[in-house]
Amino acid sequence: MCTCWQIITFGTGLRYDGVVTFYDPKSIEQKWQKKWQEAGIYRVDLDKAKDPYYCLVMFPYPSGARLHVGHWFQYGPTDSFARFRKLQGKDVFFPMGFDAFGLPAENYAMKTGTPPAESTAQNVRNMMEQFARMGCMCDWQKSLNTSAPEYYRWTQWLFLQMFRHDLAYKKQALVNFCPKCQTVLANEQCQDGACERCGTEVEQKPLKQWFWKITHYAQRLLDGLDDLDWPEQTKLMQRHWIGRSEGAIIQFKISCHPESIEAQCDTTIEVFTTRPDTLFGATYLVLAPEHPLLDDITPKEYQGAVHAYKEEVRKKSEMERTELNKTKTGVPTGAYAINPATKEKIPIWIADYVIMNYGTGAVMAVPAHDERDFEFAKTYELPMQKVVQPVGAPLSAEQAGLPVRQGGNGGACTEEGTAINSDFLNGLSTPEAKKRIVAWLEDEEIGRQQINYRLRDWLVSRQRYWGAPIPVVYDPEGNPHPIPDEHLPWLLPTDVEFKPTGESPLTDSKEFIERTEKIFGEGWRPEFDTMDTFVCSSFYYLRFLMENDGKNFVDKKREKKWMPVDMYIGGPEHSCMHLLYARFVMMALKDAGVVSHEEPFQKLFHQGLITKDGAKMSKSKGNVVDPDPLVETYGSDAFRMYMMFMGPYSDGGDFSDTGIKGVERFLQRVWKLVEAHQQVRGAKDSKEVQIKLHATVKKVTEDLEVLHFNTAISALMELLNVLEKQEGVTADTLKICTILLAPLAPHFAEELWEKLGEEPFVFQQKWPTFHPKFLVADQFTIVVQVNGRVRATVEVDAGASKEDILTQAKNHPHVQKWLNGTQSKKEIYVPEKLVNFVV
RNA sequence: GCCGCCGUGGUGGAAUGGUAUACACAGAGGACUUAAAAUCCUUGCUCGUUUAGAGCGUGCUGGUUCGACUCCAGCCGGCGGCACCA
Repeated sequence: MCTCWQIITFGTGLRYDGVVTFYDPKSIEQKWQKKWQEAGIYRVDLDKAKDPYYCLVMFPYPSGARLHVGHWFQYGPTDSFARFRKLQGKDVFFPMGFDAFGLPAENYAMKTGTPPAESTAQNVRNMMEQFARMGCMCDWQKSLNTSAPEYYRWTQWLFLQMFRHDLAYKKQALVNFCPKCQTVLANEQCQDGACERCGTEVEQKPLKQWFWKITHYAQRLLDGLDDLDWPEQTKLMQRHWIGRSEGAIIQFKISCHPESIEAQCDTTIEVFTTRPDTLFGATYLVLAPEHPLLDDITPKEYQGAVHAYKEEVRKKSEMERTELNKTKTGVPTGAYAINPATKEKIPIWIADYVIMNYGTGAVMAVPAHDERDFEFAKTYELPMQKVVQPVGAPLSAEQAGLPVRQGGNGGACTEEGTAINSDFLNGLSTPEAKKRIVAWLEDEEIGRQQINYRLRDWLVSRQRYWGAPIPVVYDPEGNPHPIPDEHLPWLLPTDVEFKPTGESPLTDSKEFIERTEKIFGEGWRPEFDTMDTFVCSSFYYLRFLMENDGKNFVDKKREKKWMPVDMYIGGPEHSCMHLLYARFVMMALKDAGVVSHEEPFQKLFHQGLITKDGAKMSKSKGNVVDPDPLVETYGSDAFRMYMMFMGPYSDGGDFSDTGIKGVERFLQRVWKLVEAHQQVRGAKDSKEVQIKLHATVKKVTEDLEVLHFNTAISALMELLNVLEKQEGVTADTLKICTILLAPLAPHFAEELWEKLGEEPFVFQQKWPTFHPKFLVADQFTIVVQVNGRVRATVEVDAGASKEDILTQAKNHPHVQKWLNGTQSKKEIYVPEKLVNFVV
């Protein structure tokens, strides 16, 4: 620590000559990290805690590189928030673990030959050390690692739960396959038809894969959102992802082709529509090219063309299919259906704009009232029939005609209105018409009301090595059997090549097959696929409560006491993946009687993204900012505080270190203030100090409550600016400042606390409270406006009456000048704030 | 295309409908110093020699209001999500 003789000047206030020290982060930070650890002040007794507060931050992937600015941004402010809650007297549980399964470790293994288990363990150790240097208050005794057998036995146990409750099934399906990662991907992991990880275009491949029935929970996942304290944007994204739509299923009978045999005439095609009220306007049907009834209904002479089209579509990638959405393509099947309402014979087409995965894979086309159908009908000159008159639009000659005649842009009227040309629906409003037609369909037994969801089942199989093996074995006939609990953890074999081939790497393992045969019998084979890493992270918040307990998945009492998580912090990129999966798993566990809560995360906060020169930081772009030199120079406290001061935590922003000096100066000034004022005896707090102090306590408390770190820090800076001007302040004031600062600059505050002659630790103190009586000043500054423009300010005593204030304002020379002797028409008076004369 | 969010000094950013630019950074000027660093003071723009003061200023155009960064309508620009979901 540097000691110098110098004169300190504080603004216009106290001058003090004496020996001073400078705040030196290096020695201080290490000192307190050690003391915190020795005293174990962040340990929480999960069973005895009286006022539990579960603060959780999305756990990191254990990377081999050092912590980057993004890590600091995610974990520094979060730690400050946890500390704030602790100071408020909560029994804060703030655990940290590692989401350790996944591709990077596997790729690293391929490059270096180091087994993933080894490199991961090393990385975890490195990262824990670095988090300690950051000054995080995590309780490392309760850490976890999803790739450890004692963890993944529960990942496997969860799979078996799903299996037992009929929520896991295996089926052959067209799945998203990333040719670079050589594995399948869940729908949520494809973005614009590309792999979410590597950006490679995904292929559609028919494969037999394990799915979890998240669709079974679609409605509950939707309903549950209403009561969650989550960002509205995130709830909206989940609602959209689940994609509920109300409509009807309608059956269309096939019209017999002259050459068709009798059986084919009985075929019916079901369509899903959200506008059953437009049934009278359905002029043709369109099936998805993959529709199973296609071969049954297509007459011989059309089969060539249909097959050619199907082939063409199959070759198109997902990207091409969606990118070329300008002109729609399709071919007629040659078959016809009967519109059950009009009894008219309407053609059946196939087109790739109809998706097999949604609804029934077939639509009734109403070109007059649907954009896509309209476009398609225009291209292929199919008939249109207008059946809805939009509300408020008088029937003009032009509008009365068919939309197709208007040519050019659009033409389909998708708005609701009044039914026309629709027999018994005529004159009904769209909602009424919907009800009426559904009732009619049900009477006729050719349709029913139906709710559809966009959400699809969760594909959990992965053809990769570094994941939890799926706990299933197959008998010699190929039937799947769950592995009994006593064989868990079903260990990941080590005698394998890591190279991905599209085949599961576990197929290589001799040990794996021998183990299976030894336990289950000759000819039995293990499941070679591993689980999606999102499975591992779908329940980790429960496992934190169990300290590597090998007997129970979760303790019911603890779960009841600590769940749901009180504050969950993480990036918005998980809105439709992790956050949806975790909710689904929690619901399934509740139904299985394992947990008592339905929702895992009561409150959610998204921190922003830190970029460099406008781009997301990544190794490949080479724009990753290394925080170490800055931490070395300014200390962890100053660096963390700077990141919080940069802007709103929810915004993130472009990183630059201009400005860290400001935070460093602030800390130095606080340090000096404490040193100098300790020398002043018998100091008293002025009224100004009292007001400012209490206002600051209020502001900092309210801001930290909602993670507005930037404004909390500026409030403390304002307070410092006031304190520096004083001839002296009391030790009590300095102590309150130190506690207010503690969550934001933890090591620094501990040192100040000690400097103030107090016993450690500042984190065992009570958060200060403010008293409204101290927030009221003796005098107010009243702004005086004339016609809304500020012309003067006047100082008035707190007790002054409205009349007094108005008179005082009116008599101000500047105001006089503007009033110019005229009587004001109106006088606005806002107590304690402003007066406005309207002339 | 649809849904949602956001546009404020040279920069990061503050502002329950009530003094726009708090708090910082940078630059400029000044004080201290033999000098430098550190520290402290001043600093939105235009006019006014300085002061007093006046005018202009929150993407653009209007509206509501005594008063609008804030509310409403329309546009322009940026970001995020979804994208043939019938």
